[in-house]
Amino acid sequence: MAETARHPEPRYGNRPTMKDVAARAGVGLKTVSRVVNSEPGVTPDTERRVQEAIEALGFRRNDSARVLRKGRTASIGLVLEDLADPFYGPLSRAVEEVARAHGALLINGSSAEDPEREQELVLALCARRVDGLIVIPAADDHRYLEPEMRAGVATVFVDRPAGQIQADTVLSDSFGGAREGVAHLIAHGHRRIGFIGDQPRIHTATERLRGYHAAMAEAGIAVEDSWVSLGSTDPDRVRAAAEAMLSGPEPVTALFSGNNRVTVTVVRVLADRERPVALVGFDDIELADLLGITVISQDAAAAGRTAAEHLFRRLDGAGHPPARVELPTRLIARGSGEIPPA
Amino acid sequence: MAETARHPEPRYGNRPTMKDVAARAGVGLKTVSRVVNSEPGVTPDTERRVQEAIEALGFRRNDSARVLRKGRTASIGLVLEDLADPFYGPLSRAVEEVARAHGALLINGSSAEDPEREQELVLALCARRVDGLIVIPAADDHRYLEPEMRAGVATVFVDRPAGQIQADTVLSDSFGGAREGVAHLIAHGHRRIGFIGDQPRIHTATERLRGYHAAMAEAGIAVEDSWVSLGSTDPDRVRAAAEAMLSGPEPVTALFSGNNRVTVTVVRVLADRERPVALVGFDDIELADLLGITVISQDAAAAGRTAAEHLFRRLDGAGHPPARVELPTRLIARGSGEIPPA
DNA sequence: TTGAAAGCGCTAACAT
DNA sequence: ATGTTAGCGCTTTCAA
Repeated sequence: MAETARHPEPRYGNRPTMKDVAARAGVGLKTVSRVVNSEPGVTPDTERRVQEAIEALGFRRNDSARVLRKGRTASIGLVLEDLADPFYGPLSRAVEEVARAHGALLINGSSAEDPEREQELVLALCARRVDGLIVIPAADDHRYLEPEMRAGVATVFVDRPAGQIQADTVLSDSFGGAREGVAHLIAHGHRRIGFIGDQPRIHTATERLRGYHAAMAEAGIAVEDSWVSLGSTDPDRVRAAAEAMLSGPEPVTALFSGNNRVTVTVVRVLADRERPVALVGFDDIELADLLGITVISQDAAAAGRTAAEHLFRRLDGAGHPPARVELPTRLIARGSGEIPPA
Repeated sequence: MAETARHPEPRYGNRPTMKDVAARAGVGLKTVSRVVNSEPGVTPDTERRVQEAIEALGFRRNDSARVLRKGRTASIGLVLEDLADPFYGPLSRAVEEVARAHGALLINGSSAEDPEREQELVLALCARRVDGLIVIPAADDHRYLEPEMRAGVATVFVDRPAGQIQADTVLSDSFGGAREGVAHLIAHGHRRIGFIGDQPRIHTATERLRGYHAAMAEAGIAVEDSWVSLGSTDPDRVRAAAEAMLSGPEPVTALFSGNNRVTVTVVRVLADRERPVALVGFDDIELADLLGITVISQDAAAAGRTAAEHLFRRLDGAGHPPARVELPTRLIARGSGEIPPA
């Protein structure tokens, strides 16, 4: 039992290795490797014998060992905020499709919008030697990624830019989209327009706020402090913000909501009220058509696809300088944004 | 250049190894290993020197090599149908949280409801030696998994049962939920009730249909063939099915929809019609509260959490026999299910 | 066409 | 407290 003493816990539940297959088929180790990898130079008869041994033993190649020799894992990592968010599901799915087309697997992780957790996750993925990384950043300093990128981990940032480093980036036109949405409300006669957005440390939140200010400025409207609220997307926070703007002697007559989670809460608040209030939301939402919600739509799947394509282009080849892609948004008028001021 | 000739393509972009760190710090390899893994038996001074070398070199432990020795990858695989489906996002997220609590990463893959693709994905995950597997099956024969499970890959099936093998399974009470939903419609006076569900090869689809038939039988209602339609969840197909049931001399007065995707299309069809038709849908939907859609709700996050907990329990320990868990559903009345017959 | 030997980067076992 | 050696399962190289 010397063997057993050295390996008290059998690895992988004692899986057969190529060596075992070789012994059983009565061939050399390398011949098994050739068969498993469909390399040429094996007679049909030998191949058959090896195949039989593989099936009899239930052999499956250990990719960990393979990776160790080959250097590429054929896997990429995707770090986003929350897979349960309806915006990220389609994005992740699009990344997966591109990865699949390139023969790669996708390792997913959620940062929960926590910079530390993002870093922890990213570094764990690097330790697994993912070939590339797609990151929807929660952090605003990504210098921790520099050694990894130098070591060859292709990295693309999506939805928000990288902090303190140069890297490929795929963004939506948050500024332009918000400006268009707010201008739409202004065009329908509103002047007292509220903005409820995500936390100010999130790039898209401030960009959208900037778009709001731009549209207001272009219309010559002075924005009052009480019309703007940035913070967590927690329903209670959003509800309180909306109700504050809708109360008092001079309530807002329209709201612009900064993302899908804010929008759903705002819609619920407005549903409870009698006085009609106009609303345009950033991000489309399922069934928004039936509820008549006017939105600035961004294509999450396109963002994911674009990012993944950039990633594989970089993996496959040349070292062009970091590119920055900005995807357009689209205003979809469905009624809520066309309500006139009370 | 002999070295270069042997390694024409530098692995991992030439990352430093423990050996490099050891050389730079002037210590032995094992000492570096000790520091990296926070093992005891290193003087503070030595540790500092090693840490410095690690940072100077940008060293990151190669987990592929580690896995090869240790036998566990600290990763699990999740194979589902489509990450972009709002039902699976929360499920995946819940699995990830449990995995994270156990220090494991999650590798995600979508089968696109294709049995071959499911198998391909599952076996690729096994080749990477994931410690465990959570599968929402598209296939109905999982004997291909037997060698893997024997070799120690813990496997849990969710949402639908495994085919032809014994395995841990976490299901929702599709039969009971559908029966309750249909009984609810009957209690509100309906007798001509249509059922539109997913493809009949999907277990949940037939279970829900069975629930429909049970409720109808219990009420002594003879079901007409034209009231039942199973098939793809493609909007065109669902729309056609719904419109057929709502037309003719004796249209149905109520519909039961078999899952979230069917429901959204049915809701759109009903929105275009004048005559009110009652509706109960299986699965909850975002904003269903505002649209007043009565649903049979199942907790996707709970399903994911339960499955992952089973998985890790099995990984951590004893070999109890395969368990089958059935999670309850909950009827949420919001209006659409309480509309009386026309 | 086939196989033996070396070694990928790490950890376990065993010195010192 | 620290280092040396063997070997995880595979691919690469080179020889037969």
